[in-house]
This record gives sequence, C-alpha cells and structure tokens, in this order.
Amino acid sequence: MTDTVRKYALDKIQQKDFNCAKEYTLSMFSGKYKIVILYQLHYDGEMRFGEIQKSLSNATHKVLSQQLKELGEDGLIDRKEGLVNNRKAVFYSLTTTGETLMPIIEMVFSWGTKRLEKLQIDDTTI
Amino acid sequence: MTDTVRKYALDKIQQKDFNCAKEYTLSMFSGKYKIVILYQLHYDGEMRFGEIQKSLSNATHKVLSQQLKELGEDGLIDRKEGLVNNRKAVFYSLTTTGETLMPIIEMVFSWGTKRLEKLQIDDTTI
DNA sequence: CTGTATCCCATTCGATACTG
DNA sequence: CAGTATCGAATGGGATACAG
Repeated sequence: MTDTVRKYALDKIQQKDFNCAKEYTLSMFSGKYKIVILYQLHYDGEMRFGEIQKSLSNATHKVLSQQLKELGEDGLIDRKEGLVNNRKAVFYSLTTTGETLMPIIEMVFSWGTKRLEKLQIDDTTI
Repeated sequence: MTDTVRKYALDKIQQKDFNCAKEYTLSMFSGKYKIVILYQLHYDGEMRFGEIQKSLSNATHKVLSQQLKELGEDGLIDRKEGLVNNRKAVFYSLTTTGETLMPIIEMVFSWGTKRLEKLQIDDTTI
C-alpha cells in the first residue's frame, strides 16, 4: 500500500519535472526576437547593440534591451562594454550554454521551413 | 547594380523566411499546455478530453479546450467523436505531422533537464 | 550609443456559468 | 462528457520621452 502511494508520488514528481523542463526551455526563447537574436549571434559572432537592432528592423530599442537583459540573466549571452571612437560600445555574444541551444534552434528552423513549404503546396494545389 | 539590389532583396527575403520559419514553429507549441499535450499524446496514444485534463491538474476546462482546438487547426492532432456507454466521447491523437515535432520536443525536454540540474548544482555549491 | 521609465493597448489565461 | 460565452486580471509589447 505504501508502495502504491510512493509510486504515485514518484510518477507525480517525474510528471512535474517533465513539464517544468520543457516549459523552462521554451521560456528561454519565447520572448519576442529572442530566438532570432541567438541565431544571429551564433552566425555573426559578437555584435553590438545597434547591429542587432539593425538586423531586426521592427524591434523597438526598449524591447530589444529587455530581451538582451533576460538572455543575459539566463546565462545564454555575454555582455561586454568597450569604447569605439571614445564612445561607449556594448558587445554581445553567445555563451557556451547559449551555444548548446543551437541544435534545437536549427531543428526549429528546419521544421518550420518544411512545414511552411508543405502548407504552401497544399494551398496552391487546392 | 540591379544585381546588388537583387542580392539585397534575396538576403532580405531569406532573412525574413528564417525568422518566420522559426517563429512559426515556436507558435505551434507556445500556448499553455500545448507542448505537454503533444508529449502525452505521443506516449499514451489516443486520449479522451477528460483524461488529458486529469493529466494536467491545473488546466482549466476552457483553456484546455482552446489549446486542443488550435492544435487541431494546426494539423498536429486529430479529433474523433464516439460513444462510450451511450455518452459522447471525444478522442484525441497525434497526426503524422504532430509526430514530426517529437524530436524537437525530446531535445527541448532533455536540454531543460540538464540545464536545471546544472543550475541546481551551481546553487547548492555556492 | 545604450539603457530605463511611463503609459497604453492587445492578447492570453483563469473563474464561472451555461449548453447539448 | 465535451464545449462555448462572458468577464476580469495579468502579462507582454509598442510609442515616446528621458538619462548617462
């Protein structure tokens, strides 16, 4: 009897862990622009604030600033201050933890690409 | 000259496609409970509405209904009506398209698990 | 150039009640 | 049992202005 209870509890805990782990990961790049920022930093390497903003033509600088801050707090990107022409310059780059997300992001990209192609074909052949 | 313009446009389109594809995929399971629902349906197979709800102890009736509806519209899950003891019974299951999301979900789960373990270790050793 | 504060709007989710 | 309608609360993001 205690065993069935224990088993139930273990299942419950595992269940919870499952959900938490998945939702935790999603929360890493669910903010607006986050997944794109990570993608850019991976392929372009270190980027300045303004460069990132230019690559996201629709991003407000307030929101971009927010997203970068959160990505930093989550340990996915690094922030370094420097000087360029005597003016403050901030450089962002992926951390090694951030790099470990790339395989997921690549899959997310390729799944979406294939799916959108498929949907387009379906649309035009109807 | 027209070539540089064209190249720019292609880059732009590609860029846009990149962003769209990634964000499209994320939108597939960004709703509350969606990723968990997909995960459950994969491992438990066909499930009834009430069963899914039981497995998500915190899910409201209404929200669960919404999420299932959207997952259906996105072609990720199937909905079948039937009768059990002369009462309406609805069965949900993954479509083949839904199944193609599983590799991503597995990676999302395992990344989160490892990351949370790491963070816990870091916390307790500080 | 980079970042923050404020205000507003839109969307999402929860609680509840109602239908077949 | 499964689903919908309505309302209120919370959250996220856009616009703008301001600061170091």
